[in-house]
Amino acid sequence: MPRLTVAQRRDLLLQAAWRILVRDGYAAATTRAICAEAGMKQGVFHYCFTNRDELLLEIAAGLLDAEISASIGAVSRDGSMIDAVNNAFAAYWDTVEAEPGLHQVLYEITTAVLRDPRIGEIARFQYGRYLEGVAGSLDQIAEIRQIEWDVPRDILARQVVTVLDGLTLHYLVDRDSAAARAALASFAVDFAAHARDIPARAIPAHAIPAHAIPAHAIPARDIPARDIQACGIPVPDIPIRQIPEPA
Amino acid sequence: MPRLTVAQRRDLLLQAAWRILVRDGYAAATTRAICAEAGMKQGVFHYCFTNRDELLLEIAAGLLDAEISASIGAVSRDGSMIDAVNNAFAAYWDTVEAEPGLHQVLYEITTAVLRDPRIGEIARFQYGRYLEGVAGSLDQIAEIRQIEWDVPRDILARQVVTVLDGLTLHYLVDRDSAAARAALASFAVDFAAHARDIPARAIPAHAIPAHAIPAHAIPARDIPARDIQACGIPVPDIPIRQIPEPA
DNA sequence: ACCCAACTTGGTCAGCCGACCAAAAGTAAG
DNA sequence: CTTACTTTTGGTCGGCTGACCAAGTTGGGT
Repeated sequence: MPRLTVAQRRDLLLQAAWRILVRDGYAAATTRAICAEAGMKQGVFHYCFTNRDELLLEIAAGLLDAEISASIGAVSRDGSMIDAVNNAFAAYWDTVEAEPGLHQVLYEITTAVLRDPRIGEIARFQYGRYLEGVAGSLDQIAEIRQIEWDVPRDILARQVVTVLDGLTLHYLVDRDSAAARAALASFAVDFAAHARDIPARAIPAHAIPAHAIPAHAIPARDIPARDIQACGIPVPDIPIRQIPEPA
Repeated sequence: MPRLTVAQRRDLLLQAAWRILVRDGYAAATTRAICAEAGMKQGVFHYCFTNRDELLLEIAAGLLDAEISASIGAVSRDGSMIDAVNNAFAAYWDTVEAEPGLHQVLYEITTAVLRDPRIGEIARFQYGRYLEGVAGSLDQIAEIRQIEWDVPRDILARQVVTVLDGLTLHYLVDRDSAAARAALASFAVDFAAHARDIPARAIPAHAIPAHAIPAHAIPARDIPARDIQACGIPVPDIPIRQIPEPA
């Protein structure tokens, strides 16, 4: 009833839609439900948006960013690599447990969008950005902690996204927080193991003998010789040191 | 038109529904579409099923099993551990690339079912079975290859499920087969690193000094007892075997 | 031959959906 | 005040959905 501009109403409708999506899911976000949530008559809807799709598109393209970005938390300079990775993961995971509905609707939107060839691009685009964001975080971690990843960053980024996504999905189903956190912690150990210290004096790449380069060229089946030494990593130092030299 | 028993029609309808689900998705599986696919009149539907839900339930509870079970392939006794894990994963992955629609509808059904408190149990149940199956495979691998996992099997199983699920979801979005396989291969390396040879004479856990325990005590307060000893990572086996008997 | 139970058919029903629109109500400029 | 405009209202439209049912059809047992 109060007189508002189109822009204001669009905004209110978007917010209302977002609330419904998170609370009641993708299927519940009808034009009528959205208008009711925003306290408007249904007729208003097509005065502010030409399509229902137009609204959903704007949500998918816009709000998702704000909600999801910075999913990976800050990286500490000190402490063990495992803790650093673990804390970064935990920052994401806290958002999952704090707002499961939000993440649930992301999967719903994703699957819904995948069926629609017209807007399937959106899912691809969002996932691409997601991937880039994580890859950026990996670079950041590498710089802050002066390490290199022993797997190409894009592959590692995909692994991280995979883990966070898969774990979230599983959590939405069984809500087993303890199991999820345990698995996440174990993944953190695995990922931390991909960090290799950068030697103090950097050795120019061409100076490294070919046989020293871990052969983890990306490709499919011939599994990279992820150098098993480098992979060993968080080896508890004390016992190892106690091993007597072989005669 | 041909005269059939109720049981026969139920069967045909289930098959038709399954075809539609895989081909056109969850939302397309209306009673009319299913009957059309089965070449029947729509009125027949409620003569064979009381509900649309009854049919979907039967599908979710029944057919999924057949399609999904044995997702993890056989394990070879020979070759490297990495290859063994990789091959097991590849067996699953081939099904993903062969029938993306099938896996896509599984996510749709999962998310749809999660919104319905009445039948949300189904998703939980299916995921539980999934988890058990993978855990069983892990046991099988451990036995065949005479190794132990340095992470509790249930946690490791969750990690495997997480990886396969997350990777599948990502693949459904961007269809990047090469990237997916590369990530999968990298995961295979990670998982293989959790295998520890069973020493001829096992060293009892209590014999390991406490200070040898790495301090990455998995975060979240209530993390289950992922036995921290066991967690102590992929120490290259040779040196371990060389540990002299305690005096 | 009959009959009854099982099956089939075509149609109907209420409900929800997205979309649309004519007309009323308000508002600002001239 | 009048005009030109934006916004608001209430209602309608066609389409699709799950569900239902009364009347017809068929075929096996008696």
